[in-house]
Amino acid sequence: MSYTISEAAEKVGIPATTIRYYDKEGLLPNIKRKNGIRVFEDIDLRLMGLLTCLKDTGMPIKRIREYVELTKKGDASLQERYEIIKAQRRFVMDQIRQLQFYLEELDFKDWYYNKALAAGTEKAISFDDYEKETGRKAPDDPNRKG
Amino acid sequence: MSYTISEAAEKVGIPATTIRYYDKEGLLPNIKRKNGIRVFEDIDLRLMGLLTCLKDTGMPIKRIREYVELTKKGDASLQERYEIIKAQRRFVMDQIRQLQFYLEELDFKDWYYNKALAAGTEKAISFDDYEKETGRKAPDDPNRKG
DNA sequence: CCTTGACTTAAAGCTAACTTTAAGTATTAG
DNA sequence: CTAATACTTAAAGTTAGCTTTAAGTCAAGG
Repeated sequence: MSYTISEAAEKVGIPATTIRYYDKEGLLPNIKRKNGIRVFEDIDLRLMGLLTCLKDTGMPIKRIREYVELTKKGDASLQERYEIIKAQRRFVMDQIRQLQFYLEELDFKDWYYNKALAAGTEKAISFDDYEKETGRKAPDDPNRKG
Repeated sequence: MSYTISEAAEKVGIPATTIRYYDKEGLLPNIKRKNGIRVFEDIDLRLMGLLTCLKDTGMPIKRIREYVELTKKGDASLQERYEIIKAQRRFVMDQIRQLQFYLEELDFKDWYYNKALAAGTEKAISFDDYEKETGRKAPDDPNRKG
């Protein structure tokens, strides 16, 4: 299947203007043209899926371009591309861990406001109760160690 | 305990310049001054911990300021603050889910490059093998449904 | 007393990742 | 044939979140 830029935009969920920008930035190698107009194939859409993955997990466009450039070199760049993917994979795992940590902080705040709303006031909410009730340490407990 | 801005910066892991910027943006209400110089207390550091949580989970500074403003209103704003926290909590859970989805895409790529390096070439790697070997769908499998 | 270093401010500058604008070309429907 | 629509380009503009700069104040140590 072939697609115009607006069809591709619809499919991958990226505005056409942004796709042109990515193309200009060298993120979309070898997009075909017909009368100067871009023609997208399924393989291009699949690559854009990977670009979205890398971009949304925090890889800068510069680095994505490096990855795309390596891809053009074929099998000679397999190891280098593998290293990039492995690094990004570790990076994403770290992000998930970090978000889970922040989620605990928000869990505490959720508990806190629940308690405060029940009491009608946030004065005299005991941080110790959080541990007693949930078995978890209050993340911003003034008495927390470390 | 009291701290200078550079001690506070060290403690919370935010540059002093950025702390001044946050203060200017209204994210740090009622920081004490002594001869015009900011004096940080433990309670301020704890608030900065929450700010870091909100900021790093994607809340814009504008919105953080709204939250901080509400805090100043005391118990009258408990419900509103609770809504903000609940929304951010859901937002973080969505982010984690999204990252786990992207991680699967990277898991596939990891498998792919492993296989390609073993074979010496990425020509003729079967996407079907990924499902056979791991029981998972290849995220950018050209034959994938949906 | 004088220098050093930490602090102060307002304002300008920076970077990434778009987004918009302006001007033009090509295809299609009536 | 004409008008609408979809596309093209280069370049300027936007936004968030800092970061740097310039000019100055203040307290402590030698």
